[in-house]
Amino acid sequence: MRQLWHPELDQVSLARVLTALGDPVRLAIIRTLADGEEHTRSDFDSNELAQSTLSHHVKMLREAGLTRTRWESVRCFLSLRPEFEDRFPGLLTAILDQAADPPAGPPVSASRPPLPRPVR
Amino acid sequence: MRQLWHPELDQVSLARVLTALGDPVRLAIIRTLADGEEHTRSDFDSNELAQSTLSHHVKMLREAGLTRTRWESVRCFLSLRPEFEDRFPGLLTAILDQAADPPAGPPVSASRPPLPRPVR
DNA sequence: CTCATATATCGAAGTTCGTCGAACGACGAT
DNA sequence: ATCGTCGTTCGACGAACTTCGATATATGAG
Repeated sequence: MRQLWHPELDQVSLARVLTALGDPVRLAIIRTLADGEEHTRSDFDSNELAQSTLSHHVKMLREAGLTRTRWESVRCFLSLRPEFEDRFPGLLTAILDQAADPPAGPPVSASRPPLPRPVR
Repeated sequence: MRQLWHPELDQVSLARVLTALGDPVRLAIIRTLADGEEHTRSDFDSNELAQSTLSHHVKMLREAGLTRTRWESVRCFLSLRPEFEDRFPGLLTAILDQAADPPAGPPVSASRPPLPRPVR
């Protein structure tokens, strides 16, 4: 370990970034990092997800150029990559300004794909 | 046909939208629609993709609340949903302002996931 | 009624994603 | 040298995505 791969920001595509952000877990991670501080990886541990799953998500973010992973002896720290803003100006801000979840849907839920089909 | 399902924008999550936009084909469609006009679906036909594949992508966009499909007799017209801007203010603009592709990478390409592995 | 056209939907194949537990690797402490 | 901790990587699995060709559906034209 100690040194993980980070992509050149030049080489990441917009689609890659959007895909990386298109997951609630990863979006939550980015929201936390949005304070600009470094956070220890264990800040993101939860009882919901296995360690390895978290690792997977962190990797997705790193490989999309969004985050930096820094090692300090045994544990690691995550932070946003400052250069990201140069490559995609305003993008992250615009995304983080959005409400992540539907604004409290009706109790049971209403709309959906029309289920298999209405009338055939 | 004639009437296709469109989600309530209230019920669309940010992650869903970002996932929908996290594909080059769909990003290209949205870029075209960004002029605010209606475009016939066949405007998006290409030799690259099968007709049914295009249908699939259009469906993803529609179900993420981004686009509206309107039928007029035999053919259909696509456009951005104006309400989208109310649900996710500024989001689409910020995304479409970005350069989609890496700014002309070096001939052969350079960075990548460290290929299988450097040294094992 | 039948045909042609434009598009959606289905079913299959291959790929990627999200998740887990198990195994591995790096490093500090003992 | 051994152990414990923290985090990554591997292997597996089902779910979801991308793609296709084939089939179904709606509608205008003949």
